[in-house]
Amino acid sequence: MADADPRPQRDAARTRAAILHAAQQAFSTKGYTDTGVREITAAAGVNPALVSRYFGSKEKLYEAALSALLDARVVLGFPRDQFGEAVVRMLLAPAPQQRNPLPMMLLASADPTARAITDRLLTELFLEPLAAWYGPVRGAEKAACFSLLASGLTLYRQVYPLAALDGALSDETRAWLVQAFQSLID
Amino acid sequence: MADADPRPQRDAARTRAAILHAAQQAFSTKGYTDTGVREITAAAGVNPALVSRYFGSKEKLYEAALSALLDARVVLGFPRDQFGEAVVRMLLAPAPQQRNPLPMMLLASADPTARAITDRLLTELFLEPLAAWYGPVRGAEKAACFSLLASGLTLYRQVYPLAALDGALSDETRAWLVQAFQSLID
DNA sequence: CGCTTAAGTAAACAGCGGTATACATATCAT
DNA sequence: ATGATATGTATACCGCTGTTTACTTAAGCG
Repeated sequence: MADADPRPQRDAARTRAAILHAAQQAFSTKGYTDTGVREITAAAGVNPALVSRYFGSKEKLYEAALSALLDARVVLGFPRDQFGEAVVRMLLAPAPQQRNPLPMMLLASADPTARAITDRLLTELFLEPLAAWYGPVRGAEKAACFSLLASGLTLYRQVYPLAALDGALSDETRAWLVQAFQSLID
Repeated sequence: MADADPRPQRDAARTRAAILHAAQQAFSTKGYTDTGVREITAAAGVNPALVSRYFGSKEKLYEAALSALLDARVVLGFPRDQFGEAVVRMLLAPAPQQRNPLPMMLLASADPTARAITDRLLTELFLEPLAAWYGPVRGAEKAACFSLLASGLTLYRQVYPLAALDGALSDETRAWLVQAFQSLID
């Protein structure tokens, strides 16, 4: 037998992280309203009451789960002359789905509370930095068009899988996507 | 005073239609799970029990509401050489929101039952006819890309309004959209 | 008119949701 | 070791949801 695990059985930080991770997974799959607190905590192997203890409420847990995932920096680092190619490669990568904030955002559009939170976080953490990156001329519109494309693609590949977009895309379709993203810059 | 309304106070067809209309409106705004039967029937001015009588269940009501809205023919009639322009004009029109099935579909992605219904109806009533219209070479992929663009645009204009896409778009952004749709054909 | 039937209502049921309370136990400094 | 405290659990509460049941009333035909 291996040595006993030296870590204590009770670890607040670890438990909190487990809940957060389970919440991201569940919210990304079933949305805000259709995900229950009992379901999240069962996946994390803990008691439902711990959501209130560590996050205050289901709503606050959602906010924490989404903001931990939203980060515009991945996109801002791409080279401008090959921006479309880089973005498409990222979006089409055999993605660790649980690390992609888009499904969560797309699925959370229904409930008013979740919608308000999502709207605020999307704007602050993603759209505004991206708009600044695009520059002063129509930067906000370009950022919105970027989100539009990325969300649509993610919607029909991860959230709502369409057979036609499953697996590897044809070269032509891939080129169409690259061109659409790139022409936002040129 | 005007003459009394000759229509009877009780009219099954009219009541059923009122429920259906209220359901389309509510589902398009708050999604499947977050819309209650009581809420729908209150908007229609009738008793909640009538949903069971006229549609069987909330789930069946959702199916009826969505399928009454889904119709690929509006797109199939557009001229191919000005397809992008026609589509964008349609999507950007000061739309009677309640007649657009897209918000309903986008918001219903969460609940498993609603998702299954939406998936089936979208494929049968829209994607397959559109794929046939595009033709045998990558028709299905093209139809999926069309949905991707249209859904993304609708998402950030009607479901999840972004300030940058509000109202009239700039000529450049509009041209970008037209080009994206048109290049699916050329 | 009278009376059968369709149309609509009111109320309750059973289940589930998020959350708060009261309780148990592992951890760690003293 | 031992007690104080952080950590985790069990359970109950209350409000809401879709649906069913029993009942009421309008419509329309003979």
